[in-house]
Amino acid sequence: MRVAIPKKTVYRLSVYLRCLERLAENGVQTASSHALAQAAGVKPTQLRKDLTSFGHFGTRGLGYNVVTLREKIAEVLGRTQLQPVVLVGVGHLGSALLAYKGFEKESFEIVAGFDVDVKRKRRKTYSQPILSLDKLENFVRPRKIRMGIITVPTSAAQDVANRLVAAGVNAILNFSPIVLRVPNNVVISNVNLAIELENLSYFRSLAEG
Amino acid sequence: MRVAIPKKTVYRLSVYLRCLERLAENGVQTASSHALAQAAGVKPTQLRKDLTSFGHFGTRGLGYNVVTLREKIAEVLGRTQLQPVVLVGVGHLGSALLAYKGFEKESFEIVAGFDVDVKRKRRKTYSQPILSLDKLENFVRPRKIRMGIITVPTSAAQDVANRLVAAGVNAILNFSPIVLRVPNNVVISNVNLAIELENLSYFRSLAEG
DNA sequence: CTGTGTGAAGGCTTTCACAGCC
DNA sequence: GGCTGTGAAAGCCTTCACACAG
Repeated sequence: MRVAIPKKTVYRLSVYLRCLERLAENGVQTASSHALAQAAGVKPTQLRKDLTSFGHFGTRGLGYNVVTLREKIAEVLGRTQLQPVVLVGVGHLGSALLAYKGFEKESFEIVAGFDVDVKRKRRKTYSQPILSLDKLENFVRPRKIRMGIITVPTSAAQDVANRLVAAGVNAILNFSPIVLRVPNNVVISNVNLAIELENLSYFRSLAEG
Repeated sequence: MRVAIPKKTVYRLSVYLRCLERLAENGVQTASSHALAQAAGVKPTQLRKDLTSFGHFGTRGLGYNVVTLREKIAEVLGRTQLQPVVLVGVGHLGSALLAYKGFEKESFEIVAGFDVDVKRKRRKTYSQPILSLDKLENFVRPRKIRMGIITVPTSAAQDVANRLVAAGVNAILNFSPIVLRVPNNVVISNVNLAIELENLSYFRSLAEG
């Protein structure tokens, strides 16, 4: 097992990775913690501290080698190989995620969409198959898929989570506005757009006075 | 100006609010910190601490009145009136958000979508108008709209943010994978799905060993 | 002289332990 | 007895100040 990296650091590593990728594309070879931190929207000391949680990669007086650092972070984050993901709930949001082209570049691939109603009217054909929810376990288990995205209505979310876990999934990105109950070894990340808006609204009016 | 409430507490208040709404719908009148915390996925002491940051609403030996607490939290979060929001970038994700019916129940309303290409092929008609990006400022300013959602490609995101700010928006929900630079009085919240997946994947494999 | 690496300090958040009220 | 409210403690994260390397 790897060295423990603080939760928030892991998140920022993902941000740094994207900044480094942009820099590399632009042919930049070296970046100081100051430059990189600016691009990532954090303080230089924080970036340095974050990086030292898994090694020493900078050259004093110079900075960091963009390509080397990018590779190292990618390795730490386990982004070395493409990860298959299934999506359950092919409504408005689910459709949008299925059609989103950006994930592959990011080393994730949504390999199939599941829905209770396969024939439901949808705007287009997808590159992925849309299958009946009944087929979830038979699809997921033999392929050893470990990640799932839930974009079903609230009332169905817990049932879908149970099925995903039963099929062997141990990481779930949940868009439904409910707290899912899952075993301890399953990781959940909740994305709740209404709450994000509500938070924004609160801090907005605070700033406005 | 209101009493300062810790950042993370504000987020959880939104979660509690949704739990209370569900309880109220089910006719539950009173809930203990233990019951409510369970529903919200936090510890009872944390919930109590969170609530005391803006008052005392519980009855010792009994718990909290569901309806009263719900109203109080809604008031603190400023959810008393419907807030108009504009969305820029009517692609896959933007379309899904425009069509999402859940926001109104949550006191937000996306009142219009903007895009550089108004005539772009889209699957359906929306209840909101889709307007040219040129018309953004003339739409936003007179209506005193303060919140915006950015769902444009990365290359256009900073420009769109600048336009929103110029038009008077001071809170932005950003889905593009880039750090936006805005004045201090503007609040930004970033939602980056690729990073969420990457994080999930990291903690998933940690747990798996 | 520039810019990284890092112990120590500071600040924020969570958890504990228990006092206080119904 | 049951459950809230809360100071104190613990834990976590960020920032500072500066040693140290190129």
